[in-house]
Amino acid sequence: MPTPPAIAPRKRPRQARAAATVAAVIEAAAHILEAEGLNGFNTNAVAARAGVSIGSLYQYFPGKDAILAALIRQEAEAFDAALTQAVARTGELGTTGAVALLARVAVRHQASRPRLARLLDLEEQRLGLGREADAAGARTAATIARFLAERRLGGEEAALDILHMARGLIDGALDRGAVENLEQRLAWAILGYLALSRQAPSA
Amino acid sequence: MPTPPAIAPRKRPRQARAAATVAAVIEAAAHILEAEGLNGFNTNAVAARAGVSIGSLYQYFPGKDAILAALIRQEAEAFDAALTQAVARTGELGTTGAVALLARVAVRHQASRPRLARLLDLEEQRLGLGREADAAGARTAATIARFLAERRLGGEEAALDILHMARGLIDGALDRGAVENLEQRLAWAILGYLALSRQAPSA
DNA sequence: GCAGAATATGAGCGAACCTTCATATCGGAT
DNA sequence: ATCCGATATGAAGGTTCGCTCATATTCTGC
Repeated sequence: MPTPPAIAPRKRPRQARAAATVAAVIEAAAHILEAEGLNGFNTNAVAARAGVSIGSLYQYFPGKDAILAALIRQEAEAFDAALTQAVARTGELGTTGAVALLARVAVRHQASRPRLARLLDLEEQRLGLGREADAAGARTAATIARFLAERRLGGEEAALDILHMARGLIDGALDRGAVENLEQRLAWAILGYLALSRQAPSA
Repeated sequence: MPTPPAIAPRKRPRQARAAATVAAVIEAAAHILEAEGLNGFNTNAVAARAGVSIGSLYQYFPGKDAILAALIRQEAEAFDAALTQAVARTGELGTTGAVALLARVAVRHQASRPRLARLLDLEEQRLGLGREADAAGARTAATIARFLAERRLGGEEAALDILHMARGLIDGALDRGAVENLEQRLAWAILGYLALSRQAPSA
């Protein structure tokens, strides 16, 4: 029979189109935020750059903030993925080398789109999906915490402190163009913090 | 003669009023940014909260952004003043104690209005008064650099790195409510960075 | 082919909001 | 008391922008 039950390997142009639109909108949002900041970020501009009508945009996103939320999620997931992969590659390295590797990954990620990363940090807080709601962000912290725990370098609090410290250091350095040695400076900060916090396990 | 040359100790109600209005507007802007974020920050709301008409606001500020710029300037100056005073009090302290004192000052400042401090950081960048134009911000970096230089702990780059690192660490910690030990954690980060950067003076 | 469902379009509504300006009020010198 | 410049006021103009909805187009099963 030329027509089998017709269930499994169907083409799905509709859903594929939908996914492409969603991706285009998110990419457009990222581009605009990076190039123009929050000011130029309006739904009409995003739709235009994404090559879809404003109506279509609203078919896939309930509102402007949802676009931001999706972008934040995507960036957080990409960063976590990169970090997880890097942690896996630290197996045979000493602590210094391992931290240096992670520092490199963090710098690379933030440096690829510095303005965007900053804006998203701030907006994440504004959108209120700050606590708990942001699964990918929590996973990033967990990834670092796992790395620290394996080598008995610190706990969850150290992981979060390092994460925020790194963001501040990298963003600031990129702003002023002080990229030389940046990975090493970040490694100093991280290793220094860890060394002293272990020396004095506090109360 | 009951009427001396009448030059020196004149009351100046007009200028006093003007100064009071400017101060009220800036304070209103700070309050609104802290409480409502950038969304609630509009000229009408600022004028209303300051207790002046929108027209008067525009008599003293050429536009919305000028209010932000003034606020940024004021906050930067307050922080620099607090820091300078603290540095002066570190004279007889060891490095550890001195850094701890400065860490305390930084935490206190940022913690008093955490949301505001963050927003201003971002807006400062957006307004483009980022490089050079912000004298007070540069002075803060210089204050830290001077402290580091006196004790041969580091140079200008270290000062800026520490400044940004501290901002990130403090903001992140305040966001998640991890204030316990915060001053000490910040001190670890700073001392750790300095120790390692001195060990390896790099290229 | 065709019918109907899914999807795309974009003109335009409504609200928010920055800024201006014609008018009113006030402060101080005479 | 009176006048004049300095200052204060807030209604309204004009613009930007988020979002809706009536209409058009495309896709899929029959």
